[in-house]
Amino acid sequence: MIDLQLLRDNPDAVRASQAARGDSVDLVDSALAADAARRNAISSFENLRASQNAFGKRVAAAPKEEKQQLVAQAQSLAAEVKAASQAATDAEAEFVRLVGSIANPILGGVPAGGEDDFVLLKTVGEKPEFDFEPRDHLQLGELLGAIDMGRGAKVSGARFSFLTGIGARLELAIMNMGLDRALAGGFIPLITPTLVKPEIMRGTGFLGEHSDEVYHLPADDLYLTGTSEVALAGFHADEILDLTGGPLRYAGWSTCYRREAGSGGKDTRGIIRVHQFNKLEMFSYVLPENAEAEHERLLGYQEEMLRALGLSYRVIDTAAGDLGSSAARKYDVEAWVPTQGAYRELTSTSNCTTYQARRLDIRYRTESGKTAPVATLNGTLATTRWIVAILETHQRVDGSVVVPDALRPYLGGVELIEPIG
RNA sequence: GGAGACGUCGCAUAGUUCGGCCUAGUGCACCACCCUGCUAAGGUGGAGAACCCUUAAUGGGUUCCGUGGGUUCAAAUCCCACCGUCUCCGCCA
Repeated sequence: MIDLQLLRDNPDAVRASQAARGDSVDLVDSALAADAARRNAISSFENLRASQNAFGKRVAAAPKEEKQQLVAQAQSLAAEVKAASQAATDAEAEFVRLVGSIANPILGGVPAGGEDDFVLLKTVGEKPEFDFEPRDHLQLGELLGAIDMGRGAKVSGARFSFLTGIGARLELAIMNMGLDRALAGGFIPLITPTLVKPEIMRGTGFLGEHSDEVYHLPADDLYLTGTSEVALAGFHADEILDLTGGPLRYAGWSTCYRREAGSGGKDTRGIIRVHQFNKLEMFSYVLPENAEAEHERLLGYQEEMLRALGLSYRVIDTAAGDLGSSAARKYDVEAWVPTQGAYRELTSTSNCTTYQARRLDIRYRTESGKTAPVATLNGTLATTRWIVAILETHQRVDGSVVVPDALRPYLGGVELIEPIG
């Protein structure tokens, strides 16, 4: 939910953001009209209600013989109140529907346009050079006994995998390395529920246009989360937070489920894009004025992870049209994947400013004692997909893979992963 | 899954019998001030959330007693459904 004050005082800013995203600009005017209609409806209802309340007191205080007559009068008033109340409820619902579909206004500097219109912020590390034909991550995974797609498909269908042996250990190692770094950064670890209620899913913005990306369990009306961001944001829903001691930072560890409904035949090979994977997610609740600094901080943790793992990567400032509706800015860190000759997203960090918090009703107390929405930010710290970049980047001619120094402690000291007999 | 008890503005509670004196009382904690020569005790006052109108500050109104419906002129209070907590029983990886 956007800031109503901004919508009323500076609708042009919202219009500009909508345009940059390629979203409807007219929506802004519909929302403004609905806001006016809603306020009118509320006022008439409240005035009627006030008279009804006053009248009710007269009825209560009246002597018995007059009561009959007063009650008769009150009945017509009650009918009016009921109608006005319904009108106000309807107007409110329409307003919420319209305002709720306006995306978070983008921050200054976010490029307009779609997926290809990102701004490249930096490129770090040397792309690996091979004097042999490099194998892709699935070839390596099979050679090393790390990935079994065939059995994944047998048990669960396409885009499911088994991580086997060293593959399973590799995933846990990456996740644990991320967790240790998160702990060092003051993040509180959380193992989160992966089934959540509709209102939490909606509050985090995942039931909007991309709701077909989400698994739903109709028997229980619960949703499988595609990221622990959902549970992490819902964690403090409807609360007034005390941020005087600094931001609240959490690291959520969870399995993530995605239908990949829109991704057709893309990335069908290997574990780049699968229905189920694990992820360690950072999540921060901060004062609005600290949101942009926190965003840089989250990006910093992500870059440190990739650097420690010896990966070559670039950082992009995602274009407006490629942002989720809750995000006002998003940085992706993309690792170089040699066999694809391309950078592929390993992490993503979004600054949701106060948008998500407003919808989830997460507030703090200002110095004047009023409540105001906090800002929320999220960012990936580790996922299953990292295995792809690690295997491909550190492979050798015989199919073995050198384990980056930083990861060795998490693999019981293993320095080299070798093909199995 | 079955039976029962419970859910009140930070915490703890009163109020639900029998709908209207509830504009939801009280205690603790909290804030300001006063008093007392010390961090104790006491006194006075303040103080919940959301929304609407109004203003320079302000002031006024409406809603909120787990959630959503219903009955009624009027609901914390009566009815229904749902959610949650606890106790017991059953079932189960």
